[in-house]
Amino acid sequence: MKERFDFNEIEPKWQKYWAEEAAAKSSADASKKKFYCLEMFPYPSGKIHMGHVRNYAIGDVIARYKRMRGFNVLHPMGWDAFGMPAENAAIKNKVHPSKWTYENVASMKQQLDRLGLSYDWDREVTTCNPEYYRWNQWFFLKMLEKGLAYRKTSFVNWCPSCATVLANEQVVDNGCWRCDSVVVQKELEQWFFRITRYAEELLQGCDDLSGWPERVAVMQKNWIGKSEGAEVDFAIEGRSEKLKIFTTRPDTLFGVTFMCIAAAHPLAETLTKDKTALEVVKAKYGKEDDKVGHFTGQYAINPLNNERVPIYIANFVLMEYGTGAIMSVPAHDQRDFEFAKKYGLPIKTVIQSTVGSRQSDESLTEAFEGEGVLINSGKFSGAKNSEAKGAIAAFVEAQGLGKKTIKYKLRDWGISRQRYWGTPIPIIYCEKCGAVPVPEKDLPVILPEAVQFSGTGGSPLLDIKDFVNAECPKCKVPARRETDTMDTFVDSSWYFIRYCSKKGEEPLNKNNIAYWMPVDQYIGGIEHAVLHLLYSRFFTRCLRDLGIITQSEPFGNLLTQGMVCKETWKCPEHGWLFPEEVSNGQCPQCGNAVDKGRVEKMSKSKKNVIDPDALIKRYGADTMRLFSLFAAPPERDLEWADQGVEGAYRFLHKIWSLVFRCRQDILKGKEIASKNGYSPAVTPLLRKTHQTIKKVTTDIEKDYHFNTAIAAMMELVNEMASFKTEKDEDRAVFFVAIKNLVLMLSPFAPHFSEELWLEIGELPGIYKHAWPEWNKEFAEDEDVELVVQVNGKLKAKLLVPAGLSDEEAKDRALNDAKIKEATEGKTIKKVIVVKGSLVNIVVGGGA
RNA sequence: GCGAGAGUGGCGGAACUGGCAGACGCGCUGGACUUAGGAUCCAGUGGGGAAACCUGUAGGGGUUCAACUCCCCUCUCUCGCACCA
Repeated sequence: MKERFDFNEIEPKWQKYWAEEAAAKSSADASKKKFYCLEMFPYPSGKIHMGHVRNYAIGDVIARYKRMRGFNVLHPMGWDAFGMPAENAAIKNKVHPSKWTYENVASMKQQLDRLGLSYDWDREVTTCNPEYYRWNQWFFLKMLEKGLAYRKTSFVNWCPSCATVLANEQVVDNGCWRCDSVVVQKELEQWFFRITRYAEELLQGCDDLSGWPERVAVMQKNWIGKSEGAEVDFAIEGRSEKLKIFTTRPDTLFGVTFMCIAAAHPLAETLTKDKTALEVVKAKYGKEDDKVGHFTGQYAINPLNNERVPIYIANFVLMEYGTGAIMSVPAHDQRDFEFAKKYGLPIKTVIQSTVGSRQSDESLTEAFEGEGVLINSGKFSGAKNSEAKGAIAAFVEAQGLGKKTIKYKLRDWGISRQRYWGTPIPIIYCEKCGAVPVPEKDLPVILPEAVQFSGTGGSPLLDIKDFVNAECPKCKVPARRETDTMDTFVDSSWYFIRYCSKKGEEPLNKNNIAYWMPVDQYIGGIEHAVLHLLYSRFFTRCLRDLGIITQSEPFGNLLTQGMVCKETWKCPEHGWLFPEEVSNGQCPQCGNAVDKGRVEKMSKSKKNVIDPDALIKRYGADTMRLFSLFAAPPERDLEWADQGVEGAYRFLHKIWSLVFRCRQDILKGKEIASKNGYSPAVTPLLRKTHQTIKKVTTDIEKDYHFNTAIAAMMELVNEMASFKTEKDEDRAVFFVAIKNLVLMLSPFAPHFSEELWLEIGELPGIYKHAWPEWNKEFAEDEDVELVVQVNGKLKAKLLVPAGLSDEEAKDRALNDAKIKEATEGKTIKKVIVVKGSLVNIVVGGGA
């Protein structure tokens, strides 16, 4: 045994061993309880970053731990391999996206293996492989049959920089989620997935996601954005068309004093003569700072009370939501109130608060949006507004004036992308037959390899004659193939189902899927709270309705790990600086003082990234894994500290040198311990060992709090370091302690643990060993510290035998010299005893 | 504005169901070994005080024998939603 552990030697050695032993391979086996542990697969950018290391370290500890607990664990990994960076690289470096991607996959796979991650590579998925994306195409055809995929012309979000459309979910603050360019609206013919058909089910399902962080479920609910209300038709004076509005407040119908329609509303052009004014409103569309309107000169008739109300065109009314027209009730809607005040429109109160004083319409300073009783509302006056909502809506419906309606903010998912590097949409356009699906037998539609990248945007597929020119599957005349490809979120919406079957197995084998699904633990970043996670829930339901899977929810438990952050440095003039550039707090360019910026998510642009490769070279994989798990609980952001890594390394070394120094004692101890069935005398170290097993086990089981689990192991090591092995019995205890420590450490630092496992005389393959159990009796202390307080303040600590009765504890406390002193001359009013831990003596003033 | 989460030493973070605040690590201080230490090991480390002791979990109030923990108010930060009718 070497005096210092050499990770460069032992880590590759055990990686080779695990590969040979097929340590991470798994097979469906109905006789075993399964555990499906999954981390979000990466985009193969070429290099892993700290976020990956953290994500995958968390997943690997869970997978290894569950294996030791006897579960049949599925722990796969793959590549989200389609997407734009490959095309950008092609344009920039003249490399084919395919070559670029596969080379990146190869090098990243090496990096992951170097971390000792226990993946079953027999199930590896690479989404740009035709054997994978053919199923995207197959799902598309199935969804087409069910009316879940359809084509329509619409205004779409267009990113000028990426030269492609974006789904609503991919637009963040009016910018492209990937490159931040300002998104513009463009009219295009697109393919859509009808996710709205599942809106209600997806919403309801949010309440069953008990294993998810609540905020993710809330974000999805917000995104689906359900609101219940009614559509009501208002007549337009002197015209035959009706003005259809949507409202969630039918109870305020009697309070309507004007109407507003969106500038893009189809009636806007016909209702106003003043086109300039219309343009002004249009220009301010969606501007939140102020409300701008234009009176059309036309009036609508309130169907409930026949009142005549003016129609405005207003910038704050959105065409995308509801009907693009609203009824305005300034007394009970703050937005309408502000608009009414600005344009001097009447305000009519129809709900009176049951508390507080009456206010006249004129004296209102803001809209009353609370609960109350209806007034000025015809036969509904006197009713509670909460009840009138339903009653008026029902009345409107019965009178044929409108109908009860439910609206969702969720839009259908536009999947067409004008890009090359994606799944071809299996459609052929025929002059006669229209859009014709490619027959199933012709799948996959292969993405052609030989393409030229102009670099001017637009899909290079348009120039590939062999691809574009196709024959209509129906009528066999020459036709044109669809050149748009699918959004890459389609790829990631079902990859976890593909993992259930190995390479070479039938990809959608129902038995495999039934056995492994759902994912028991999914781990990934919060940034996918709506996008990927919502699409996956939608896809799982589609697959359920196709009879492929029985469950509706793909992910039983979700852990959203925090970001890896680091401090930043910034020069007021020259921007972000690398930490090593900042010497004695000055900017290397101008010499001015630099600001120590905030702790921010690691990113190249902020110059605060740490390269995992360099750290692995310096400290090894086990240290990296250990530190990233120790520095913070998984769901919280982690602040990277180089010195912290050093600490993790020292911890491992401390254990190593303990074994190195005490090896003979340990081996002797093993011999003795094996004679008595590994149950040596109950000494403080044995108690500590069992307490540690208990603590580590419960910390992992409860919320995966690895940081406290590691801290507990550190405590055990500290105790072992000062342990003296004098008798053989001590040696036996020491052996039991080190054995259990190494077992518990093995999911965290697997290479290190395998090596020490050998050194303490065990057989290779610690990963197969059962997780240790603790003995309840041993885990309890013989003596406990009894805290004695006087009036709630700590006065003394007594060492007493465990299981002391309350009466005895009280006696001992009162007889303690310090306590006698503190209570002298005072009246003891009350004594509170907390079993086995604390006595509080309540005393009054002097005697 | 609405919703969620958070605020604890010089730093990252502990603390079960109300019961010793600061586990564990980093950093720092002192010591040992050493030609040397950025290696390793040992000890100390919330603040104030020579000490007894006092004080301390964003701030203020309350409940309780006892509050980081429960209740009320205020402040700050992070995230999500936001003219969605």
